[in-house]
Amino acid sequence: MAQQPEAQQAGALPRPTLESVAERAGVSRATASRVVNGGTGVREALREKVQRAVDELGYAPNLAARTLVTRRNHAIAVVVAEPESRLFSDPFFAQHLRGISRELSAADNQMVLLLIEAQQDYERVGRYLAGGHVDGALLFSLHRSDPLPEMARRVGLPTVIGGRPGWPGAESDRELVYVDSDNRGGARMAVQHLRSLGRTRIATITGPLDQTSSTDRLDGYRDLIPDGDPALIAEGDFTPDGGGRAMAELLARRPDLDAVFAASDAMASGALRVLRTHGRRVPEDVAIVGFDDVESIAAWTEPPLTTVRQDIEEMGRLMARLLLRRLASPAQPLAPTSVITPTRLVRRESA
Amino acid sequence: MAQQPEAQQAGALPRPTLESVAERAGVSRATASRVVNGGTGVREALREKVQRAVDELGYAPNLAARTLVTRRNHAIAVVVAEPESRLFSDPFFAQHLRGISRELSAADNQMVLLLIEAQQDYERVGRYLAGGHVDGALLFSLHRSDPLPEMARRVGLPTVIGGRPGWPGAESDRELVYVDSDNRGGARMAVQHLRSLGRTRIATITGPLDQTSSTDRLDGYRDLIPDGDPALIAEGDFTPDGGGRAMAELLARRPDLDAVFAASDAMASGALRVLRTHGRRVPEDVAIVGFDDVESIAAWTEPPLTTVRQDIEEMGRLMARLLLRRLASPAQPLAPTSVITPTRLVRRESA
DNA sequence: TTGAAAGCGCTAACAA
DNA sequence: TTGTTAGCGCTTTCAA
Repeated sequence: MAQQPEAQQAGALPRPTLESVAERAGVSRATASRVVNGGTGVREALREKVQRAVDELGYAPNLAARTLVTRRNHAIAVVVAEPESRLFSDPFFAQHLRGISRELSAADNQMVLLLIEAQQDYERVGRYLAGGHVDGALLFSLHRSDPLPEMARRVGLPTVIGGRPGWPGAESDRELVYVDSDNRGGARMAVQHLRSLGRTRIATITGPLDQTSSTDRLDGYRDLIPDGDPALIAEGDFTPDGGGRAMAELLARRPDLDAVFAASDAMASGALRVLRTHGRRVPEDVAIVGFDDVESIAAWTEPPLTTVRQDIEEMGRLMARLLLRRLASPAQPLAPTSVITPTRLVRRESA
Repeated sequence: MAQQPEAQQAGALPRPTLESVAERAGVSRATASRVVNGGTGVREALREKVQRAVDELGYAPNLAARTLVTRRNHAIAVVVAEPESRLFSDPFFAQHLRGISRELSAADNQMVLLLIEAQQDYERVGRYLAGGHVDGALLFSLHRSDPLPEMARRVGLPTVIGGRPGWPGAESDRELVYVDSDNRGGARMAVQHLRSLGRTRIATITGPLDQTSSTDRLDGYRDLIPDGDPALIAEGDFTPDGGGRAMAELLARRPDLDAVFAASDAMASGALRVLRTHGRRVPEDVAIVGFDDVESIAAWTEPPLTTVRQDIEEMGRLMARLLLRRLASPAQPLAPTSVITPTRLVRRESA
């Protein structure tokens, strides 16, 4: 037999099947399958024959066929409902993905990315999650009453959520697994730090108040300033622009403020600019602390930001790990429970 | 050993199949299939019956089964070999993904994201591409002699590359489809603009010179300054830090420089900071032009950056569109050819 | 230890 | 217009 090495022609060369491997190795399909899948209980001689056939043919299993029988896709969905504003001004998103990617690919799982931009995308994503393409889902940036967790539950898809999904009551009965950082504790640290600097008129710029990461940080602020003047609180939207607008409001309402806790670095950068145009020196006149410690923002503002660090990549990794664990032991009574990761203060020059 | 189907939680019913839909509607599987797939040539009465059964059962096709017969995955791989430095300091990546996502989901295709971080990841990705999970691949940020295009070719996977893949010779025989922006023309615009401002000692900070986006931009610079002093050229790495370092070098070598063309906004932001610490006013003493027009950087530097805009999202969309077109007409003699998207100057305050 | 055979859920010829 | 039927490529009983 003339056994030519693969002549690689572009176009329709049919992929080798397990059948062809078996034939070449002179064994049955079942035996070939055993070898390909870790091969316990196959005589060494046959093992080698099959392995050689695999190599020579350049065989790779057809995973649709495999999925059809194993009911395992080795793929998980990552659904991002992040409003575009943040998605594109913050490396937040990329860092999460990296953490997830690392953890998943270590377990040979793939990541299917689903971006939600408009209302109609929910339907598309819902269909996809119901379609059985993926073994689980990682959900990000849920808004109040987001339908996604319920969709996933309905089709029995194991799910882990990024950030505490906090709409009140309604969903509290069912157990949602999530990973979040210690937003409240982090905010307390920030305010405590400003206090230790002797500041007494400490304002805060919050994120959008329909997200728990925003409200939790605000709660942390209030923990230390329980009877604060409401005029010292302004709502932003996690973007530099929004932070700048909020800062301008605060200055108008309380020109005597001497410190600001901004609930994200991006907002802090916008606030910084407004402070500058208003002639306030940072940190001499107004000290400012951010949140996130996104290097490419915090280290590059003028002056560099003191901020609350959260390990975003680690959060991504944790989410993936939780999900994989859940997949490994489906009907586990001790289901994986939610995780809160710590935050810490990173001092630079703004406070 | 009866193995329980995984990814199916306790209480969740087994997913309905086409068979069960057909039974409930009182038709054959084939008819049910026709209805589910757009259903031409089915009597209205039956159509409705089947549709009702689908709705009542909450039927969603099993796509592994469908893929097995149609040989179409409705999924494409997006491979990003971006060095982490850039991935996390630049919204570049997120914008590309958005463009791709939009185009793909409009055609009901999904996006499988593969991040390459280390050498060993190439093997994993290669296996994946060979595994037949996806119908095509979109490749980003290739480095010189990157093995990815060849891997994809070997398994006959239609591929579109982001950015001109420019290793010399070697690969020039085979036709690689790519989408790139007019880097050279954009650079020329930048330099031309600086000139029109009366600047005569124009320096440039390049990206890493093993990427064509960097060398093309440098070529554009040289087009207008053919006999320039080599001391006016410094290599950066697309990060703010690298830009700052390059700027410091330039100032040391040519303290008399009066303008800088930085090959990315991120580098320009670093350069700006170094100029400031050296007491140079921008644009009075030194005018500076960036590249990319990444809003969250360019609009937020001090002063805001004049820069060369490339429409990154549009590039993502184009890549996806080219790939889909290729999938639609496989052996097309008039294969889709590469595309160069235009750039344009956006004036702000730095030049 | 190995092989034969029965599906997994679906589409697409081909018949009726 | 509809149904029958033959696979797609694989894993996994069950028997040998």
